[in-house]
Amino acid sequence: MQYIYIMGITRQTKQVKVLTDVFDRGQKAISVASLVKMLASEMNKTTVYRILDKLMDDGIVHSFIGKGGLKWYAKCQDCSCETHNDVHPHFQCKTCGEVKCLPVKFSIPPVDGYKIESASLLMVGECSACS
Amino acid sequence: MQYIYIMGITRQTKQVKVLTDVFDRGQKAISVASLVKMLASEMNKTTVYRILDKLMDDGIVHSFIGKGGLKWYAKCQDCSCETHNDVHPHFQCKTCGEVKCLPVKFSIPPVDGYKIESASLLMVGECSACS
DNA sequence: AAATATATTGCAACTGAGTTGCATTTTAAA
DNA sequence: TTTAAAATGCAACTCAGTTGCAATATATTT
Repeated sequence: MQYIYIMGITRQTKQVKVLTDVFDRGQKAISVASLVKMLASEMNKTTVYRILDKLMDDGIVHSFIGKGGLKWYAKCQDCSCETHNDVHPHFQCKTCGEVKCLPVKFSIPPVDGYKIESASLLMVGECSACS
Repeated sequence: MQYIYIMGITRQTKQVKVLTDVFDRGQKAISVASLVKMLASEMNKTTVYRILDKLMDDGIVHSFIGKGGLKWYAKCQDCSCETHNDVHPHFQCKTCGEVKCLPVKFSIPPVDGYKIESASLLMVGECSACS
C-alpha cells in the first residue's frame, strides 16, 4: 500500500501569506497576469505561478480560462474539490474586464457518445456597474 | 446615412482558398496554432491569423477558446452570425485533444444583475474513440 | 492586353503569458 | 545551532499572437 501525495502548500512563507491574503480579502477572480504585475515588488513571477498551483492542489482556489484565453484564479466557496471548475459559471464584463464567480448551478447537458468529466461556462456581458 | 463595412474576404487569393478548403473538408475544430504549423509551407503565420479574422467577419467560421487557452476555429453550421459562440457547446477530449462542436443547444442560466450577451461552454472528457 | 489602384502577403521584429534549470535562500525540524 | 528539504529568484527560454512596412498579387479600369 502506498500513498501518493499531491503536494500543496507545506511551508508558510512570506510569499504564500501575501497571496492567500489577496484571495481572502477580495471575492473577485484575478488573472495570473495581473497578479504578477500587482505583486512584482513582493515576489517573482515564477513564484506566483508556483504558489497558485499549490493553492489549487489544496482546494483553496480554482482556476479557469477567461474570454481572452488568460488564466484566472478565484477562491473556492463551495467547489467540490476534485473537479473545481464544473460547478459554477463565471461572468466576465466586456467593458471593465472584471470577472466573478456566479453563485448559480448549471446542469451540464448530456450528449451521447461523450464521457463528460467537467465543463466550464463563461458568460460575457455587462456587469451592473458598467451598464 | 452611412454604411460601415466590417471587412471580410474581398479577394479570392490562393491562401484564402487553401484555408476555406480546410474548413470545408473537415467538420472538426482546429486550433490556430496547429493550422499555422500545418500550412507553414503554403503561407505565413500572420496570413493565417488575418484570413481567419476575415472568415469570422463573414460568418463562415466561429472561434472559441480551448481548455488550454488556445484559440480554435470551426466552420459555422447553424450559428446566428452576430453572436457566433452563444449557441452550441464545444467538446474537447482530454486524451487526444480533439475538439468538436456539439449539435446541442443549451440554455444560458439567467442571473439577475447581469446583462449576459454571450456564453461559451466548453465540455471536457473522453471522446468515443479514446474511451 | 496593359496600366493602375489597392488589397493581401511575407518577413522580421516584437509583446506577453507561461515554463524550466539551477544556484541561493528560507523554513522547520532534529 | 545544525541540517536537510522546500521554496525562491533569476535568467533564459518557448510559444501564441501582433505590428509595421516593403514587396507582391488581385481585380478593375483604360
